Amino acid sequence: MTEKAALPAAPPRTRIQRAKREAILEAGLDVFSEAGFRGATLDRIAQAAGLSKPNLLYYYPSKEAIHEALLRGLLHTWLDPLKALNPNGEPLDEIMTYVRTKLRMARDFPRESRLFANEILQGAPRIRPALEGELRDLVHDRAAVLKGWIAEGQLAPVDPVHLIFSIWALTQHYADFDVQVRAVLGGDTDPFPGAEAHLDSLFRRWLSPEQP
Amino acid sequence: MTEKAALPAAPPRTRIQRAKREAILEAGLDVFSEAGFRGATLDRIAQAAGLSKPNLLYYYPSKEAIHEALLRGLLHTWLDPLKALNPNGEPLDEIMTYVRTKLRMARDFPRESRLFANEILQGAPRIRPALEGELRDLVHDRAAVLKGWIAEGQLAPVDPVHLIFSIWALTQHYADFDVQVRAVLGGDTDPFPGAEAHLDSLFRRWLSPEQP
DNA sequence: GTCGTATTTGACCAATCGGTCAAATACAGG
DNA sequence: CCTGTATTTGACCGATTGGTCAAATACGAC
Repeated sequence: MTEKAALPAAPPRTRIQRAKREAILEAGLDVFSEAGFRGATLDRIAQAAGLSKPNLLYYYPSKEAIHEALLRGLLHTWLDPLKALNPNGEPLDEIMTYVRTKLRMARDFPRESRLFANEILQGAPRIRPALEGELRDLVHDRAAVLKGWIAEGQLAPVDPVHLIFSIWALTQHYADFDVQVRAVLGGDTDPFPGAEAHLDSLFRRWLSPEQP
Repeated sequence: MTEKAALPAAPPRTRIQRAKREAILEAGLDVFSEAGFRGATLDRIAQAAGLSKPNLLYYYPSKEAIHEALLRGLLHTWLDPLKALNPNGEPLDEIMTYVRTKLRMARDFPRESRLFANEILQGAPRIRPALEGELRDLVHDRAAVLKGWIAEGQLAPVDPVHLIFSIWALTQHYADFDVQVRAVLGGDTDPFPGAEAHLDSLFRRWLSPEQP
């Protein structure tokens, strides 16, 4: 004997569940990133996922649950490139790789970036703990690596934490403010080739250690 | 004989109208910047302004109208510092002044910054024309000035339009992502002194022309 | 005070929203 | 085919929301 409609908890069992859940997350990403949490409606998400509203709520118990699932998955994706920064690598190369990766994520996953930006803008009501925990710890860990490089004279002297903020700001700007960037450049210009060259030159000039 | 309740159109006549309208805009800024357009409710705005909802709608005919009035006023405030960039000034000083001004606006008017960010994030449905008109024109005009300075060797060679994007991104980040910045720095640290020193050093190193 | 206008409000409305429920339908294993 | 479970849906609900309206109240000029 089982309880009513016992929703599988952790890993979706049937392949139809996996498929529908994925479709819902995809649709949710579309709608949440475009309209924000309150601006998104279950009807729109359901329609985008090709489901009826009650059917959608059969897979996720609430609007909150969809949003939370998206954010949970997002944080890892977002932090991975910073984790990949290699303390034993060539300092400037490591940073340039990080910058390039983040810029490409802004280009290829703008919805994820905007979803994240929306959440932070509203005061991060749902992921504040993760920011003050995981994110904070990781940033300070990598900041220590940067500090070491600076001490060894392999990198120009900068505040490592603010350096990381700067990388985030400069790359995510091209996803979050895409409309503005394109409005200024003119509708038919792809901003990203220019942005990549620009940021490449910026960080190289800024961070190269002085020649003695 | 007058029509029903003829709302004064352009300049509010009585001083009570001026006061109430200002209170509404102030309250609207509070609520819209914190919750986004759809997340904001007339009831919350009315309460924050100390008015009843119908009374609020006596001064502004709709939620849209309040939002629009805020955005209209905002654009000028936002563009003024860029307008103030003086073609006859010392290049590096002019740019550093612009950066400092923008950073202080991020510190002193974070609600305005977030209101703007919200609008852009949602695809700028209400100010796209201004972006493609006024904003675009001003940016290209100032970019031409920067280009001149570069040609004269008074500034390191950079893409002037992307340079302006970079200034926006780096400064507004401290307003729009305030929660994240503070989470990483630790709750009781004021980010702005550090940010100012950081950006000062960044732009100075980056933009100083090479010594021949 | 009085009178015309500006201001304020309680009551109300239609639409939308997140979510429920019971009943219908698809489907898999025997 | 049968049976039990997983899936799907139309109808519905209470709460919230943006906005209306007619009536009440404050206010300024005379």
